[in-house]
Amino acid sequence: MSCSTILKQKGYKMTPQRRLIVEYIHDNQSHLTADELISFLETRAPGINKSTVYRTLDLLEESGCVVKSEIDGHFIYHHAEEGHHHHLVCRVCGKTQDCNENLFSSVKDVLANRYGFQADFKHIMITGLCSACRKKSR
Amino acid sequence: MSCSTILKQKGYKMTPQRRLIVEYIHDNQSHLTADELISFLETRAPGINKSTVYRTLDLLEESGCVVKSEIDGHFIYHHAEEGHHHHLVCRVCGKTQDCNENLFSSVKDVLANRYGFQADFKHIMITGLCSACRKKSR
DNA sequence: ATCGTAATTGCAACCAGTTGCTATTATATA
DNA sequence: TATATAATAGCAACTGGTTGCAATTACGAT
Repeated sequence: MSCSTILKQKGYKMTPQRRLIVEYIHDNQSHLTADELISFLETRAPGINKSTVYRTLDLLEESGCVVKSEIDGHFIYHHAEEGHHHHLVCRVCGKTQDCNENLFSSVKDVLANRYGFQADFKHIMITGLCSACRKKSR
Repeated sequence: MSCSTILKQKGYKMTPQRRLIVEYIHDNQSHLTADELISFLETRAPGINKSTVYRTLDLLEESGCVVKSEIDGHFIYHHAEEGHHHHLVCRVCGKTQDCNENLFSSVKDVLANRYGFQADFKHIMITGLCSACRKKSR
C-alpha cells in the first residue's frame, strides 16, 4: 500500500507538500536525510518550510511508512518497505554497509526472559571499525 | 588514575573550568547530561560557557575518561570506570534500566566473521517496551 | 619571578531539529 | 458548487550542540 493511501486512511490530508515528500521517498530507495529532502524540495516547491518537512517525516514514521534511525546525533529515514536490516557504520572512514542478518534474535530473547523487556531492534546503527580501516590501523 | 592526571599526561592544561567539570563527574557516579553539568556549573562558576563544557566533555571522551552515548537525538555521558553496561530505554514511559550482561558477544562474532567488522558495543541504548508498559498495553 | 607561547576560554554565529501560534486549505457534507 | 471546520503550513522563536575567532591564561623554560 502506498504511503499516500495509508495517510488518507488515517484521516490525514494530502497536501501538495506531502505529495512531494512522499514522491521523493518512493523514488529514493536508499536512506535519506531531512537535509537531502529539504534541498530537493527547494527546487520543486520553493518556500516550503523545514517544520513541514520534519512534521511530515514524523507523521510517516508514526504511520509506519518510514523508519527513523539516529546516528551521531542526527536522523536518517528509510522507506519502511525496504525490509528490516541493520547498518554497520565505520567510526573511522564513515562508510556504511547494510547487513540483513537476523542478528539480534538471541539478544531479544535474553532481554525478554530476564528483564521482561521487549526490545525494538529495527534498523540499528552499529558503530565500529570496518575491515579496510582495521587493516590500515594494524 | 584520575581524570585530571590523564588530562595532564596527555599535555592538556588544567583550568578551573576543567577542574570543576572533572570534580562533578567524579562525584556523580551515574549518567549525566550536558544540561545537568551546565546548570551545576552556573552555581559554581557563573559565566562558564557551554562550548567550554561540550569541548571538555569531548576531550574527556577522547582521553577515555568518559563514555558518550546518544539516545533520541541527545547525548549522555558516563564515567568510564563504571564498567561497560547497556541501557534498556522504554519508548513509552522513558524509564531506563541498566543491564550488565555480555549480551552482544555472539553478535560481535558474527559481524567479525561475516563482515570483517569490529563492532564497538559499549554502552548501547536499547529502545523498546518495558515490562510495566507491556502489561498496561495488553 | 617573569616571559613566551601554545592551549584554552568566551563569544557570536551557526546547524539540525522542535514548538506554539495564526492564517490558510483540503475535504466532507449539504 | 458552496460552506464549515479540522488539519495543516509557514513563521518565528527556541533547544541542544558545534565552530571560527580574538583575547586570555596555564605552565614550562629562563
